[in-house]
Amino acid sequence: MSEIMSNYNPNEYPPFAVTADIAVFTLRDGALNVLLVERGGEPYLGCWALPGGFLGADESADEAAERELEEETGLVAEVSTRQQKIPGSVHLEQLGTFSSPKRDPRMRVVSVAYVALAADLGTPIAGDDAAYARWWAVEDILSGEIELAFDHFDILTLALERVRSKLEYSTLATQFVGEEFTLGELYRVYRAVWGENAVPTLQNFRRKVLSVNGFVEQVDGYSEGGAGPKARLYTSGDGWAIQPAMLREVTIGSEFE
Amino acid sequence: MSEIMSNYNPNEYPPFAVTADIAVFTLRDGALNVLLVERGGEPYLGCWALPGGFLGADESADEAAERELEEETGLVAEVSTRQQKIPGSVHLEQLGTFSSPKRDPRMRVVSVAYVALAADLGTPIAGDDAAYARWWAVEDILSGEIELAFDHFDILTLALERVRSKLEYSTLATQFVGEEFTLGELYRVYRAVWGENAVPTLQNFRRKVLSVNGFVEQVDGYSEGGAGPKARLYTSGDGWAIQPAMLREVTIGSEFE
DNA sequence: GGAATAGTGTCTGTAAGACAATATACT
DNA sequence: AGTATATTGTCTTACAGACACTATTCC
Repeated sequence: MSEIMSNYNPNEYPPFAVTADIAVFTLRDGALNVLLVERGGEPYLGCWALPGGFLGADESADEAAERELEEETGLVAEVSTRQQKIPGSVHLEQLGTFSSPKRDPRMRVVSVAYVALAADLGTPIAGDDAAYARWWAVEDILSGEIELAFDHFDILTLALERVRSKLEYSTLATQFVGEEFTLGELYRVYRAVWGENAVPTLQNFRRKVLSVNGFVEQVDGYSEGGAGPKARLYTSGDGWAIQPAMLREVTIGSEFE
Repeated sequence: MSEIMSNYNPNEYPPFAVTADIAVFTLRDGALNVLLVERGGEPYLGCWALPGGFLGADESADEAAERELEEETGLVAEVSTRQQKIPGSVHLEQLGTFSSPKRDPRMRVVSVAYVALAADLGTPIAGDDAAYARWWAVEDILSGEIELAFDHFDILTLALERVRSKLEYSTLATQFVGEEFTLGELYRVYRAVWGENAVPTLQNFRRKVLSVNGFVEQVDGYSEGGAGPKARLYTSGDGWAIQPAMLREVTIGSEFE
């Protein structure tokens, strides 16, 4: 049938459930981490899953994602569809929709997947939710240390590649650091997401960041502690796009592309 | 609830229907066109809609999109998730999922939207389908010449911006022309999609295209007819990415961003 | 002192913007 | 002849890669 709802016969089509699931990324101890929830029921009992849940009766997938993110992390976010920053909002965007008929053994469940970027939040709040949630190093997940439920490994893989490419042409790296940060901290974001061998040298990185309009704005004051001289502090600027893009060294034989 | 399907209560959540809808773009007479279907039933009777339909019982959204595209246009495609070309396949990719509770007045319908790029196919086949389908110039739709059903105007708007940005950093422009083409034809693709004022000059465009590895491959033979000297013929190369990107002139006050 | 970090500067190759110029085919 | 197109080439500016160098803070 080529025409939407010209004649929808409920007997001809199966009932669907729809969830919004989120890959929340953050940096912990210089490594990229993602938030996972341990499953307390079948199927995939004991496996780890992306946080998420069903769409409410009067809720879009975007709204459900915003609600779930807030429940799990306390972060306030608005899903962004345009290439611009939303004031007061953590970055949250649609990643893609996963709808394989066999992805949930019980019934048709379509998952609308999201990607969120957050500054280090510390250990997750146990919260009103019985489920156990914790941060996992992305590297450990990719090396097969734990088993992910459903097709969440595929979702995570795609989410990771989305984040990596996003840092090339957008200023979203600032979402991983605090309100005020040094260029060294921002450099460590790129190193954690792209890997040590894919980033430009620190010197060339500094030149690039400072030359992009609206990437960072210098503020008064200097960093405290740590080895080396006190570093200047910056805040995130108004700009969204990095044009021309920050160049990522494409390592031959890396786990993606 | 933060845990998928820990206890799914069908009474607590509404039943959903899921559709795959496609924005199929092509070039006709030097202008960007999109395929639309006239609605023969309520709601939005007489309005125009993107071709699409419900997911079958054992069908993913990707598979449904592939099936619908083939039914409407005869084009064979495989949905691409990786940044690489799929041999023998027209380009078809997920755009995003639209799930506003009010988008269909009758029930919850979630639409997984897709973007497809095609060479000029001529007038659509009336086909086995009673619905009337035809190509519309994108420009005419944006200027409000016809009314689109549901939220399909929003989907089309997002799809257009996706196509525009895709031409910046990928070699997908070759999807709009035939097997063999001249650089002039490829240049007209960019002019149609980006607008006359957003493209580089033809000379600089040629230099860029020829310098990108795997964008085009020269073949023997020359073009026939038309004003000017015979032009060399090229085919699409193996490469996917344009690195650094083809630069689009960002016109201030354009309809997007 | 040694190690790590911050910040500045320089040389070089690549690529893009802005032209100029020439040749070819159709009307 | 006039117009549209194809193709090559040049000059200049912007920017990324690669390095060298100095300075500051903590151990």
